[in-house]
Amino acid sequence: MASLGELERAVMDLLWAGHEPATANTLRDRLATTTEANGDAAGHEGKELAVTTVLTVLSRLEKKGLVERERGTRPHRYQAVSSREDHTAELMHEVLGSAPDREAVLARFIGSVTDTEAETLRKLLGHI
Amino acid sequence: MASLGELERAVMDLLWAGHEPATANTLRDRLATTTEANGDAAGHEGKELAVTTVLTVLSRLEKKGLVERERGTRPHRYQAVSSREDHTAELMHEVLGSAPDREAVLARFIGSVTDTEAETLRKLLGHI
DNA sequence: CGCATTGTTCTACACTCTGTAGAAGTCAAA
DNA sequence: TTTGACTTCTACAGAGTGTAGAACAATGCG
Repeated sequence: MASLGELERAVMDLLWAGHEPATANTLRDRLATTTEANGDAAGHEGKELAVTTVLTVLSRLEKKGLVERERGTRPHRYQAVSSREDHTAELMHEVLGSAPDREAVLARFIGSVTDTEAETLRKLLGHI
Repeated sequence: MASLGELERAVMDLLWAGHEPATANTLRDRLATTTEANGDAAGHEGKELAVTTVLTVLSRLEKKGLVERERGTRPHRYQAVSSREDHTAELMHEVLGSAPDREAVLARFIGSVTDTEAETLRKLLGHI
């Protein structure tokens, strides 16, 4: 279970960006300003959403296990369960695992990795 | 654009398994027998689907660019556009690219790779 | 050639997921 | 206790997916 909708993704991006836990209101404001002053580019929003909308999304993300909230404080504070990097790496593993011949997939994967990344990988594999 | 439904996935698996192009009827039969004699396990089907169902799914997969069909022959013959390995590797790249700090993701990724896989990677990176 | 058979496309519907938010309920401070 | 901030419930529309009947096309047989 993985895939996120556009807004869900945008919210996760915000949570991952500012590593502090954030309230629904904060997030709503940030959503409104994110990629502000972009003609349209790749960016998403620029629109004022209702707080309830953000809360709904946060609840769904919580249910998916991507977000957790501090219920103690009055405006609940939300934060990502794992870092973007961890999450992404985990996703990659999930994808990798979806094929029977993992080694073959890795071969193709490595085949189309940039030079820099190949270098990184070599380094990482070196001291294991 | 990536994610597949359960049935779509099952069909792709069949197309990837027997590398020959297959007809909708063949696929329907295979879907009925796939993981036959499984109490319920992880497997999917065991159910006789209508051929039209399979055709619909195939059309959708075609639209997604995952499948192509020979229109010449009377029972159209369908096949996967790219191998499971290529497809999966591409997906992995997509996921990797979804994070800003690819190197960091790779670090986490490598961190949780099996020994065998690490060995494979070393070999692959060696002769690049 | 006309018809039966086999195969393909169109249309449709139910269900889930996602975006979106109002209505209703809760809690704490003044 | 009333009010204002906050949360939860409920709802709905639109996309994607599973599922298939109805309608349309081609192809071989008599």
